[in-house]
Amino acid sequence: MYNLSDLETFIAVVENKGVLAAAREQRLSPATVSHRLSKLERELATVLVFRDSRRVRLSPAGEIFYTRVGAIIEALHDAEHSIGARSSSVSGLLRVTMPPWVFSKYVMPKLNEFEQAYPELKLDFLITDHFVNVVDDAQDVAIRVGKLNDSGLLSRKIVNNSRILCAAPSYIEKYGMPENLTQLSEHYWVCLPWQRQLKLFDEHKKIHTFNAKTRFTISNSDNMTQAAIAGHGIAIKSKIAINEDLKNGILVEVMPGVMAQDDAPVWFLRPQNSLTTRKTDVFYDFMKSLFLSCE
Amino acid sequence: MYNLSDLETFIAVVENKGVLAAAREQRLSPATVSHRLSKLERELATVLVFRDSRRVRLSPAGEIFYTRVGAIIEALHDAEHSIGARSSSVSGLLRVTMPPWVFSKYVMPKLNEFEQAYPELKLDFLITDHFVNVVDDAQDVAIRVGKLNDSGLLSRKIVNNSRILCAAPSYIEKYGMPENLTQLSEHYWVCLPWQRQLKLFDEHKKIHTFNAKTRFTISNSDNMTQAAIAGHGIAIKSKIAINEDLKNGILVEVMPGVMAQDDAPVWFLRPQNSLTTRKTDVFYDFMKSLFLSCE
DNA sequence: TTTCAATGTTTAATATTTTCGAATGAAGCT
DNA sequence: AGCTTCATTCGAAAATATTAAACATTGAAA
Repeated sequence: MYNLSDLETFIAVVENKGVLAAAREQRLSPATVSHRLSKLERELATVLVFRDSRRVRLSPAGEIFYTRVGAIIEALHDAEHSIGARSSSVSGLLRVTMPPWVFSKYVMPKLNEFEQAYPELKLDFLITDHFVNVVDDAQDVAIRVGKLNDSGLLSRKIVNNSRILCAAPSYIEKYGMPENLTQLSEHYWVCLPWQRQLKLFDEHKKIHTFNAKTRFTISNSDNMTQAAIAGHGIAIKSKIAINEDLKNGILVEVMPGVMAQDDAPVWFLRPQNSLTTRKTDVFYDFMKSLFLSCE
Repeated sequence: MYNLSDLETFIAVVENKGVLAAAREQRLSPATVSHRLSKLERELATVLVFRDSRRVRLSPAGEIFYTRVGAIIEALHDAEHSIGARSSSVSGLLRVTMPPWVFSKYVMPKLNEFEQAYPELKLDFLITDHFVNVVDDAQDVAIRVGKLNDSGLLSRKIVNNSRILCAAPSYIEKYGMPENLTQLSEHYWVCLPWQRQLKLFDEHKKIHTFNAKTRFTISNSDNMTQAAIAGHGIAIKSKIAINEDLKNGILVEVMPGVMAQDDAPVWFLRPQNSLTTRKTDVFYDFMKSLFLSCE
């Protein structure tokens, strides 16, 4: 039967695109690599790599096997780590999706530190505000803000957060600071497309629903903040997305406490049935650390 | 570095609760098994099994490692199979959830054949009509009927199907066969709890919503069919769940074509990121074969 | 066309690992 | 204490892995 080392050698051959290069990487003689590879193929009774003396390329079966075995070896390292064995480094690819403001305001500034701590871990960011259908396609982690819909994912709360209304001082100066719902409903809004229906408390804490009056909607939360700062209207924002802008006076809060559904924690989501948890755990710790100051 | 065979021996020791028994199962000498085990522990620098001369028991680390490695070995066999290598049998555990009527009417009668074809595959059935939160907890496969909510699962359609209204002849005799919506709304219904709101076409194909008049609801589709057969009222049923009862005259269809949302195909769902697909593939083929005659 | 350089494979000797029977030890049962 | 049942250790033998060196193939340069 073939060995783990045979599998690892196969991976190395694929990733280094050659027997010689793989041998160098693994500190083995080319003969060994060649031997291991042919043993693997013999025992699987399947050709994994076509090789002529000049090039090496994967067979269709090899393609599939490479993907699978890569994940398996990774899962094994992960299992080793989970029992405290080996000081194996975190490596591989982690696919993460999150809203733009989380990325630009919290992740980006500290990304260097993360890269230095885990140099062998590659990150694929899918940055979008769209809430549905994001994790479907093989994402490892999703950062979500607000109420979770029940999605069969494991969720961990990263930080509490609430949504507030805000606007630029210049806008307020021009249109006045609203004092009640009637006035508020006359104002212009800067919204994400799916935020147009608003649920707000009146002075008796009764919930009113109305549609926001908009000149435009923007489907990216960062750009929408820019629009609010530029004075285009009142915006619904996560508190921790604009706390600095509030402090600097670039934005001011409008009618505090008026939002009916203002609870919008930041969540960390991942599929439950993954064989590898180390990468996601490490990334969770990183995300958690970014929001520590927001508690 | 340790080997695949070391891992497999470890698994065998755990599952046979002893070195000697494991050696017998693997057709090795006890000395070899002992060697392999200690090599594995040495290289992981972790104690996996506490052993005195009488018994063997897993350490906490061993417990974790056992679970992980089991899944990994299985994933590896699966990978081998996926490239057409080896004639490795399908083994392990498959957790399936499905509605009662699918199980009792379609799966049960053919279960023997499946067991004979894949004697090493254990099945865990979670039989329930409840639609939400079922796949959350480590289910491998879910059989669902009706519209799918977007859940991040891979879906394959097993068979087309529609929902119809039906009742027992004895019930119709007593209360009359309804001819229009007004009459229908006066009838008694036998429902699942979440079916009480009905959307029905009137004679102009306009959709009307009303709440079913019920004497009771039952949260199990099989028992609810029994209630309908016993003459307790009109029921909404999947056509393929009661086709035989219709043929035998135990149930009769009521106002064909009146249901507004009658499309209710049977779906096969599974998580996308599983490392093992062979088990689920095999089970999909089985499920598909059960409904062939319904096409 | 010939030659060279780069790459992969084979061969056969060498080194390492694995295996097993037998001996040893440890613990429960009578 | 004596017997039985397991697991481990030992040492020799068997199996497997590794390597250098020779060989083969091919693309490109001369």
